Amino acid sequence: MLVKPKLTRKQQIEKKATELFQQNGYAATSMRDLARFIGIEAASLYSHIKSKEEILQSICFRLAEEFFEAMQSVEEEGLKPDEQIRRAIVAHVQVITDNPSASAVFFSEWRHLSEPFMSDFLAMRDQYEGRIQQILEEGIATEMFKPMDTKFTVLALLSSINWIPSWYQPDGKLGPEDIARNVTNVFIDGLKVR
Amino acid sequence: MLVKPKLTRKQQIEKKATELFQQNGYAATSMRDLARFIGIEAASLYSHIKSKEEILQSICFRLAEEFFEAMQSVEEEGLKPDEQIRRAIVAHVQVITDNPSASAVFFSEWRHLSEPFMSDFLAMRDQYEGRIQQILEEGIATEMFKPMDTKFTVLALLSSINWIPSWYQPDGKLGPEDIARNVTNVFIDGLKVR
DNA sequence: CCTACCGATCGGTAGG
DNA sequence: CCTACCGATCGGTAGG
Repeated sequence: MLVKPKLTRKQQIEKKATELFQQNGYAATSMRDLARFIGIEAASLYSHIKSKEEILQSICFRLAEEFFEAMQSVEEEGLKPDEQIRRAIVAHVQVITDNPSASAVFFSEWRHLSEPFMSDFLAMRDQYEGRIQQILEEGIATEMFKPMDTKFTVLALLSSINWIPSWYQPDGKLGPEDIARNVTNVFIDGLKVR
Repeated sequence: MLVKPKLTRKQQIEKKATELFQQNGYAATSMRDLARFIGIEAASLYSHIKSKEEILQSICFRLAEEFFEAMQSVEEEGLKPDEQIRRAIVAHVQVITDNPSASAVFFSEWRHLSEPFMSDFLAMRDQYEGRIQQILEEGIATEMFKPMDTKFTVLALLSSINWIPSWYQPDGKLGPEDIARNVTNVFIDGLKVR
């Protein structure tokens, strides 16, 4: 038996907004659409949230936090580069499959953030990519990975993974572990010194 | 000396619309924005185009055609799977780097197409992915590639490449050939039997 | 290609 | 949480 989750109105609103933002995009989702799905009037939404953009901000920064926490705990394991990148991929995939709609919004709707939120967001993203790049560079320095354009590889790796929400089905035959294994299979085996 | 391209008004409109759709998204780009950049009144746009969506359709289906033509000429070379996938990647990257803005729109704004255009678009995309998957499967059958989830690998491969327009700079240090070589380096070396 | 304009819809507020 | 409403803006048309 599934436990029926008791969401506050605010949580209901954010959850449904996340789904609508994913499906139609932020700009093409109206507050009236959202209100209709919740079952209240559009004006009533504003008893729970300050603005449409505030919802987008919540989604983007909550996800950013989750990605950083996952990365943090991987780094604390003190693994060698090859195992560390593997664990980082698993952790990253896990965050996405745990939050498929929010991830999709995170990856493609951040450009609708106003300043200074957009700059903050991009700075966090750069920092995150830098930490992955760091792992690759340590791998090269210790001759576990072959020389490569690490910046490029990080982008290729992340874009592969970040595309997942566009096709991931929680009930599909590929679970989070299968996906992470597929990703590492394709990428790591191509990176390691032979 | 660069030859000054003489664009018709319609071409000017489509070009500027492509840039705006990429930057702000289709839904968040207004015809008044577009007109201002062209230097005419919004109403005057409609002497050259039928509707806002018609522009999006032009972009999406023109790109689809280019991808298919590129794929077609690769297939006609009659290469073995390993060399064929390499050539397919180069050709695909070339289409993207030749049309970075249009590609970005192609990859992320197609969901704003109305029916039946969206269904047509998705059918073409599925067919294209199927042809790449076919190459991978031939590679496995001939034992050039190791066994893998080919559907997944196609998605990972294409999403890596399709992310390119979001960071590609025509004047940057990475040219189309460098990008294609990087992609094949990462992917093919991970796919081949050793 | 412009002026003038249409009905529809947008995010959001006032006041209860 | 609702009714009533705001000013702004949307894609697009009529007529010249």
